[in-house]
Amino acid sequence: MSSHPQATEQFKKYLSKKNLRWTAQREGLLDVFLDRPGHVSAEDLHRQTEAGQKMGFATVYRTLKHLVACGLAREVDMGDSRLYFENTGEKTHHDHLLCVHCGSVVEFLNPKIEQLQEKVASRYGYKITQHRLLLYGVCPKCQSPNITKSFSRAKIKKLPKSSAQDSRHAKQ
Amino acid sequence: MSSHPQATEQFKKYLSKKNLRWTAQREGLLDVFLDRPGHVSAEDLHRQTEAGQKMGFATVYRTLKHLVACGLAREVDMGDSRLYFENTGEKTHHDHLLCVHCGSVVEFLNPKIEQLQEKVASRYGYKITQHRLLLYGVCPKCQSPNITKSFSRAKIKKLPKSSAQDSRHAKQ
DNA sequence: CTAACTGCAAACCTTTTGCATAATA
DNA sequence: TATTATGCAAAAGGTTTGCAGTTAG
Repeated sequence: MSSHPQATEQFKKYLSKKNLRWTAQREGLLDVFLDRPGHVSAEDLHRQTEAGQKMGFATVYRTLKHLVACGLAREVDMGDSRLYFENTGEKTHHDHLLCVHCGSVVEFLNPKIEQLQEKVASRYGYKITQHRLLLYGVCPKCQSPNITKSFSRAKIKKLPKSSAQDSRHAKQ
Repeated sequence: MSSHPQATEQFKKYLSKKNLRWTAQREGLLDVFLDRPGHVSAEDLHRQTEAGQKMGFATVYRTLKHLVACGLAREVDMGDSRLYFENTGEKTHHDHLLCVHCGSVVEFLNPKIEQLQEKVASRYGYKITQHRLLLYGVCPKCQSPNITKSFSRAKIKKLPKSSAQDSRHAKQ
């Protein structure tokens, strides 16, 4: 069956509760998704699942919606105009620190910042439902002088189509 | 001439330094941009400048790039897939608190949060160049019971095309 | 006069939708 | 068998680019 019995069960339960169906595509996408650490784009998922079976982009997006809806996936904003998803089981909420030069990503969680956000919101009478915090900077490696010269300003919005290797969103 | 002599000078200086030209379109867009408080989309700017003169979308985007490059405009991320811009002269850096129900926006600046961000970054050896903090929540008005029933979950990504009045990003 | 600018339309990219066909419960 | 899913291709939305004609310096 699946190499992710628990999550698979969760998904199946969600599907049957909503009168939706357990299909080969949904199973394939789920497995690929759960096996991929870090942040995955729809394109990545499409490429990887397509290797094993017929899989259209529409199905990728439609299935991802369900994964988010049943709590197995979380949508993350990496600052470009693409959607990324991550496995919620892998880790809990966190924010991102992104190197504008090499694209490496650090995940962090600062409870004090989280607290202060609540405080700010309540000062205005808002009830927070969600937040996004993204720090852009230059990582230690890219600060070293011999690399720095090629630096200039890297693009923050709009990346080129992600490469087949997708080094950008690998965990480090 | 212009109703914004200082910014106009700054832009002209930037242009001539780069061997670029001072044109009617650039002047028109600059004036509209500086007169609009809050967050403006390219679409808004296009609509408003077009009222006074011929103005293509391409020119709007191209000119906005220059305004950002010379420091007169700042790109802001409001969480949807549209680009917004704001006048840097109008106010300094701040973050946003956004009502997911009615779209109203509160701008805030919390020095402690800013500090903690630096701290987090330096813990990983990063030098911050920029950050984005966006809080989503329900504003006081939309929390009142008689409105709440129509609430459900509002869209966070993807808004409908902004209206002519663009109440969404007016200052409140 | 030459290089930069403009509008237009077409191209781009990512995501969504319509539809006829295929597959699940 | 009655629905729900799927793949495909086309549409959508916002932004960018190519190009032939226009204009600033």
